[in-house]
Amino acid sequence: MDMIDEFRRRGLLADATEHAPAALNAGQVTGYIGFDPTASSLHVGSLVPIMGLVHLQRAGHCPIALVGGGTGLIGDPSGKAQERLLLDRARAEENAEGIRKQLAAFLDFDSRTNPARMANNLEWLGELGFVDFLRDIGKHFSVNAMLRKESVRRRLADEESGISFTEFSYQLLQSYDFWELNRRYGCTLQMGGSDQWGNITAGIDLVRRLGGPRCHGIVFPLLTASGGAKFGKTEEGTVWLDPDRTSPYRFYQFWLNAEDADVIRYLRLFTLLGEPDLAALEHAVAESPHRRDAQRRLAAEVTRTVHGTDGLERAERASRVLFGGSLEGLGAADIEEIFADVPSTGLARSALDGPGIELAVLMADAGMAASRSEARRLIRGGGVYLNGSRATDTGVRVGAAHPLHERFLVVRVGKKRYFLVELD
RNA sequence: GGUGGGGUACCGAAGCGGCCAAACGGGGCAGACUGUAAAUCUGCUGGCAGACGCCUACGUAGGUUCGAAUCCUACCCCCACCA
Repeated sequence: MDMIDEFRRRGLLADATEHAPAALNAGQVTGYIGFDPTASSLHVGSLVPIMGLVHLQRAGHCPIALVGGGTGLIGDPSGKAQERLLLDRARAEENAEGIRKQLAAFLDFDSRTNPARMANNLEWLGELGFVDFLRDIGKHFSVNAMLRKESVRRRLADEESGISFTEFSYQLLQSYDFWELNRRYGCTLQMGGSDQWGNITAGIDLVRRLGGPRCHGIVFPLLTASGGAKFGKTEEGTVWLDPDRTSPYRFYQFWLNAEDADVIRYLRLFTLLGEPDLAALEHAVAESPHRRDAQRRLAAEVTRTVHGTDGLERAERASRVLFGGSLEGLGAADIEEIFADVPSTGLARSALDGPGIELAVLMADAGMAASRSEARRLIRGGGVYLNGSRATDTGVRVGAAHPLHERFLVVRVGKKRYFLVELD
């Protein structure tokens, strides 16, 4: 199978070095992508490079996921307008460990022929002596060339933020990673987002200067939603792969809400569905868009990969109940399970005594609205539902008669945002 | 260093003594329509009360005035031109 063609067909290819296609067709190649451990979890924006490694492995090559435990200590200036905050060493290692686990859901580490591999550049960067580094690596870099890099130029032009020596050196370290991976594992390919092009080619040059083999680079396009919005952000913030940060239910909902204009493109990028399936789904979007078949498939595929069959089933079940039928007839156990992934708060039972508590106050206290005023605005606008029925005026109070099964209050804001209040 | 222009809510941008919690546009949220889509239309978009009202907010700190985003002084920052 021609991997470059596969990339191109799926919209994963922004650019590649001249000899990359030939090298990939000539035999097994080991390639890597670096993941930046600024946070302890990857988010959906990282899925493009992850899928890059998945396709690499499926084509019979060996993928390496490099977790930047060392470079995370430094910070890449690419695409950043300001000097980054530095991570301390313990945090960087902790984050690297979290990312390692998430990647394991996508890649096969036990293959006999072409297993995936994890690497952490802290292994070599941590040991690196400054003088040795300058002598062996630094001498191969021309400051003139480094200064010409777009990412560096932009920061130099901005008198305000400038660029520190530390960040300026980032491209040396990333290049050095490539060299180390080549030495240790015979890695001859680096992939990454298109903003990484400069760093990747610098690495290729370094390996060549140090007497290594010809290496190659492939970069992915930057991903946007069709509205021009940032991909992977919702009102709730970043969509993470970590179920403790973004529940499987919300993760599933994120994909289900993909626009018609984006959904086929996303299916191509984020799932392994083949052309016949894609064509059928594209047809479904055109013919009967209200069924959302493509969105459902997208959500199911990605959620299953990241959160497993269990996570997917819970998310689908919760979605059916929350957007399908009514809350009536649900047992206490059902409610508990369905809302397990939905934001929830506790409330003292005594708050409902006597006249009860004003709904707006409850909402603000539970974090459903930023303030009481905002909660009242939402109610006035008709956007708040208590146990499935619309709150009609701002004076609504919640009393002892409201709780379902004497334990639960279900508050909904807008069409999609649910909150569960459990009485203690 | 000099001269001129400017710093207004999430962003852009009006206002230039009271009618300013601040026009307008964007963004965001909610409603209607739909398909948990897009487009469109409507409403809302500082806080506490929600009846009046009170508090905080137009770079920072003072001042003038019954009253300041608006006038004065100092300071900080940005931009343009000159050196």
